[in-house]
Amino acid sequence: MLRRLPPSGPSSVPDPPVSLPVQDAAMTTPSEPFRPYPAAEPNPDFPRIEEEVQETWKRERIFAESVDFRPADAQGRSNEYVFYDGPPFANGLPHYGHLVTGFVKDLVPRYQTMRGHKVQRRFGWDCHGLPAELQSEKELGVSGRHDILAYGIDKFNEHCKVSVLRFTHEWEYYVTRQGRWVDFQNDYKTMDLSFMESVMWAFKQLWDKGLVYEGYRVVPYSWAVQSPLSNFETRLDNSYRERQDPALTVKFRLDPRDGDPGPVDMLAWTTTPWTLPSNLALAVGPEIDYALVRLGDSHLILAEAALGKYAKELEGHEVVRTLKGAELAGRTYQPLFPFFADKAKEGAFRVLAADFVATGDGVGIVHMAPGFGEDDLNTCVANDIPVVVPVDVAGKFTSEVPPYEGVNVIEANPQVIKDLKARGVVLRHETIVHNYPHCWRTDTPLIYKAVNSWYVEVSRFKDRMVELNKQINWIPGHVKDGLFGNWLENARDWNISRNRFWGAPIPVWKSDDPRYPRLDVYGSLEEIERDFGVKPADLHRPGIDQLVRPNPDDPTGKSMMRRVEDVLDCWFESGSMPFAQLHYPFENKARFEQNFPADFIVEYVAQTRGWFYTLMVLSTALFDSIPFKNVICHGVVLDEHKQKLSKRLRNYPDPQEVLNTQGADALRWYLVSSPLMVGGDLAMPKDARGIAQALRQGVLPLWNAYSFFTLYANIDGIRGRMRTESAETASTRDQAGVLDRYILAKTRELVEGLAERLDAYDLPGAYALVPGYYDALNNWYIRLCRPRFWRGAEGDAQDKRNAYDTLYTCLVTVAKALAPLLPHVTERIHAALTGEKSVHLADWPDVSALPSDHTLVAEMDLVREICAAGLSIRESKKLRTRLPLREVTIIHPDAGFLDPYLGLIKQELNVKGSTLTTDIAKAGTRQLAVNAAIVGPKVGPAMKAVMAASKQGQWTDRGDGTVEVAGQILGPGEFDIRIQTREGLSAARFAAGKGVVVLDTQVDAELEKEGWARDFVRAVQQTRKDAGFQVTDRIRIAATVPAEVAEALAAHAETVKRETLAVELAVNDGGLTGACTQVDLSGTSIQLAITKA
RNA sequence: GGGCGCGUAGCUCAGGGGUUAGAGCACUCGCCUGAUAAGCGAGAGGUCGGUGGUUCGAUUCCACCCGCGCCCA
Repeated sequence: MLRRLPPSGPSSVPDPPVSLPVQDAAMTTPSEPFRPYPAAEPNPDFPRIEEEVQETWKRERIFAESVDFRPADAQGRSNEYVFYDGPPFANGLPHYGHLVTGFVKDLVPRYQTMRGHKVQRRFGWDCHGLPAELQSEKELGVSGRHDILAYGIDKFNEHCKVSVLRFTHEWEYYVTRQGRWVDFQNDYKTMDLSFMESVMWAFKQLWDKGLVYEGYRVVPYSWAVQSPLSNFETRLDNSYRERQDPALTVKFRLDPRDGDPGPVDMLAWTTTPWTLPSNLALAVGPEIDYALVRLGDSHLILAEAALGKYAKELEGHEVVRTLKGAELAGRTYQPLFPFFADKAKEGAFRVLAADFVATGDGVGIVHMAPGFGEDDLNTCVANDIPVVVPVDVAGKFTSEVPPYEGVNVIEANPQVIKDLKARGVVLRHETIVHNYPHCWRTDTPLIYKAVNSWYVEVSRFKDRMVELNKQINWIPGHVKDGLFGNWLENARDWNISRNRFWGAPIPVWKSDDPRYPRLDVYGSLEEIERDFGVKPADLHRPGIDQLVRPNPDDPTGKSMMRRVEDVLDCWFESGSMPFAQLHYPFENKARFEQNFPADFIVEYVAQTRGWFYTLMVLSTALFDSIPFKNVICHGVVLDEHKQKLSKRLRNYPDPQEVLNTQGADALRWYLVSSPLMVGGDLAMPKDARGIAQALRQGVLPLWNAYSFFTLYANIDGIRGRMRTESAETASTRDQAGVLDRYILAKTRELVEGLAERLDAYDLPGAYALVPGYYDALNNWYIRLCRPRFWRGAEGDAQDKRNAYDTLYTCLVTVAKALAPLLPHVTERIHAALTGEKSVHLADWPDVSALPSDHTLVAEMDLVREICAAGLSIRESKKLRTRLPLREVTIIHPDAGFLDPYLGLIKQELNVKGSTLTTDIAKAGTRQLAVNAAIVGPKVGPAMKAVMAASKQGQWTDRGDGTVEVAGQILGPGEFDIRIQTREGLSAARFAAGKGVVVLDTQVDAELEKEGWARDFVRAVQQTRKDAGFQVTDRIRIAATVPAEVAEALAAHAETVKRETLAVELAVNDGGLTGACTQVDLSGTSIQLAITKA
């Protein structure tokens, strides 16, 4: 009698009362009518099952319950596991990348829920930004800033608002169909008033901390659409085209200095002569060699390397001396044009040393117009030289340069050149052909132009970000110091303003009269109401721009406070998501503080520069905290040729079709167990064969085990029960008990392994544990225990009960442990077995109820290896398994531990007898296998001799557990003894050569007969199956067979009848009726007919 | 040009200073089966990208090179 313990631990499923021993075959008590299990289809349609499961989830509101029933607090501490959903931009259909992220966004929270945590999952929508605007421009047929202003910002933004949500239904379909649980009802949108107010609060916080400033930035600019373009736009395929431009080499007269041989000119080369009126500096490379040359009466300076290029212009020159650029730095020169001559007082017209200067093009001296070049601007700002931008929004010169006022800059080139030539400062005027970026909408050349922008001064706290980053667990680990760490180290100030329309407004109001400067920054609706008398119901343009008030600092009362026109970079909003989704700090103050930072987020690896980064910037600046503790950055899904997935090329399987043919669980298995999860790319074949394989490998075996259980349980009228006897006492009294304990212990190891992998966020590692378990369950436990399940009423009822309960316990436990990995199929199986509402409401399996016995698991796994070795001998000797053999001999240094398993091995190898021995001489000779990893470091250079001697068998056993080889004594653990099997022996090694299996391959007449009998049984079974008989049907057999087979059947008639549920076996007495077939019986042809009895 | 990742069987990928480098798929051959042929096993298939170096020993560590991807400039 087994000791039964009450369910232990908080997560045990309550068991029905156990009544032992079970007496009747039906195993139900009269008071408790048998409830059959739902029939498990043998050829399940998984997509259909998934849809049914999803229907149940929806109907029963399981997701909401799975969140709600977990307490928010446990023992005074937060019990929440905080997950942030990175908002996707819904202005397009989801693709595999989104599905991958979605699976992980589902898997980890499901697991943490089972671990007892409350895991809120709110869906977020990213609504603002340039993609939304471009989409609307296309749909509305307007192009660029000019058109939009003419069309009306109000109407334009209204269109954006609708357009960005166009695909939300498709998103919801895919997200739901993939089995991802996320709350769409209680979602957040970055365009919600509450979200935008929190963003405004964040801006004000940064402003108050002095981390926001206004400054210039040079951007590609299209005068045709009167707007800067993003890098994204300039990189479109067709934006670069060939163009002819003038190239001018001009002379700048240095201010005289002692030691000059006379007036000296520095040369500079430019392809944009129109920028020369805005020249404020020259740049030289500090390490570059420059030549001071005399040419007639004048002196010129240019890079030594450029002398050859100007051979014609410099004909007859003489090099006076060479000097490093560093020696030129600091010298001043005469402005080329008079327009900004007064800037000399502010430090302009100096020679600056700059590392970006090269000598490849031009003369090694760069003319700098900080308003029109990025390097120019950065260098000038670093040297405190002011910026001038005498070009208006339409690309025309302003009144600051009167001779060119109103002229388009490119059209002004000839005029500028003419004026300079007239003054004799042009050394060379040439024409070059180069690739130049063009506006993709109007095909006009772009210019680079400084525009006013708002910045977050990231450079001031980037060291703190680097410091904080150390606390984050990055998956894969190299991202922490690699991609992300480097990005942080090189962080530059963040331009957060966009000169656009559809976005959160920059909450800054400025005086429109520079004589009465004033600047107000707002951090809440209330503050706006205080100053403007209205509380906005919408913060979008143009409404927000209409809030104008007199400048309180202007005694004349004429100047007005007007909002700066820009909107915020939409990345500022995604970075604000942790607090803005909660409308913090206006609401949910405590809730936010409890839920920050997040425990977990996941996105693809490029978000190191996107969302991961903006979260980090804002959480560091606002809260001096990391924004998330654990992060998975997954790789990119590509096609099998590593090309990007492209709608146009159709180089990927249709996701909807995959979901509808293979199913979401198979797709989840395929994607999440892939190298994507360690940051690698996934090359996905178009034919989706990998997904079919995932189904076969990951889903079907579980279903088959479940299907087996329900088939026989329903026949037997048995309901499975959880085996709850304590881990220590689970029965090992016989072979069946050993198998039970083995598979239960194996199950425990699986659950523990899964938890360990999932806790480490090693998702592929978790999936990788599963197939080995399936193999042990299906192809070892169930296969060997099959007779226990179909044993009739005359058999051992307790043994039968144990088999059912063991399998039931495994299936229920595994369904739970795999629930995060395969949410649908586990739900169906769990529901069918337990009748409980949802596996996702269950706790993670409590393995303390299962035996912990690694020794048994290891031994049994070795037994499986022995049997595989034995069967491989049969195969090589062409001895079919059904043919019994006399004897198996197993040789192993610790052979004794195999004794309890001999019955199992004999049965599996179909042999009559067995011998266990440690005597290696029976099968061959002993071979020394040195454990090089241990001995190598110990003996060092002597290793070579040790290895050579051991290979040649030159070693001696000292008889005390040590060996001597090449003069070295090796102790336990430093070597293994392996068996070199003798030639001609029917043997196979196992345990890495430590053991050997030998089969007696002599076949006598008796064995032959028994083999035929078994072949015959097999033939009958196949015929039964082909004829569609039930496994319980009784039959009559008639057969016509050769004489020797008839003898065999006569000798084993009772066995044959019992095995085939035959009430009659008629051999060679004529009159074959019913399903008559010709069957091949191991090379002999027979006639067989069976009928239902 | 710089950074990060990668290069292992026909394909997709593990692995890792140690004798004989693994898995799945595909291929060939075979096997069990009163759940599962979408099962199980065996075989064949590899100068572990190249060249040098460190080491008793390198596919693994180091350097350089070649090739691929991503990012930055």
